Amino acid sequence: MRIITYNVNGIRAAIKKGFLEWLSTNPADIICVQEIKANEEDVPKAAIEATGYHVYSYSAQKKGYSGVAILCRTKPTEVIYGNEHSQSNAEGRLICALFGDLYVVNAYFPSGTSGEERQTYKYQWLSEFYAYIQELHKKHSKIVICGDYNICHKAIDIHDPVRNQNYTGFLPEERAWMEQLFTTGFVDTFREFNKEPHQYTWWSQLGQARANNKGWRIDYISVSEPLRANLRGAAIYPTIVHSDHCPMYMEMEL
DNA sequence: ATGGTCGATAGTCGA
Repeated sequence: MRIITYNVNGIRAAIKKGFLEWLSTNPADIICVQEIKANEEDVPKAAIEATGYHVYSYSAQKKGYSGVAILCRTKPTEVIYGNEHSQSNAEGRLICALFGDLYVVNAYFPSGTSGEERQTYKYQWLSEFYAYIQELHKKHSKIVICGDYNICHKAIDIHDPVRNQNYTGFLPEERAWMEQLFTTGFVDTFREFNKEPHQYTWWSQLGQARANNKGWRIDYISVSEPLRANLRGAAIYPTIVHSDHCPMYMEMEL
């Protein structure tokens, strides 16, 4: 089974750049998409379904903002919209789907680039999400967490760790959260297969960041420890350009 | 230290 995570930076904008043609090549069984930037009624579901994927989306209350979707070749057993234990589902950042005993989480973590208030929201969200995952772990052993985490884990995951050490997305507290995740039952699938530097999933749209590969690895597919032995591969697709992010995939045998 | 770019929207805001 192949799973992809992809922040499309506006699903309608991505479609104008060839997203549907790419979907038609059947890139994965399950594709977790973030930042659809579309209301429920503005998601081009029929066009996506025509490529062979079922579509389940969860939009923000604010029009054109945030939003996540799961695209899959076979129908899930169940779809879970948002976090039922949370008061903060307004931004459409979480959608999950069960495929038999496999629990797929699709999360769009908040960004902290718009100031202190959003950074505080990000920390609260991180705390709540971690509690959610721990709770989930009690009931499910096979969990996949796809998403735009908006955090680089280590210095190897960012083009300039020194200049960005006090910048949101690479703050010590955020990196500690990632370290906590990866030391309490979850595996960074990409690093199971690739230990090389300069491997990124997002580049600023300012300047020539992408052309110069001045990027950040902020998109991840994590799996619960019992799935580690099932992993067969994971990689980034840096040449796919429907968005300022690129997709990454994970392959496992079930 | 500053400005540079997008997407979605109709304000600029958020990334």
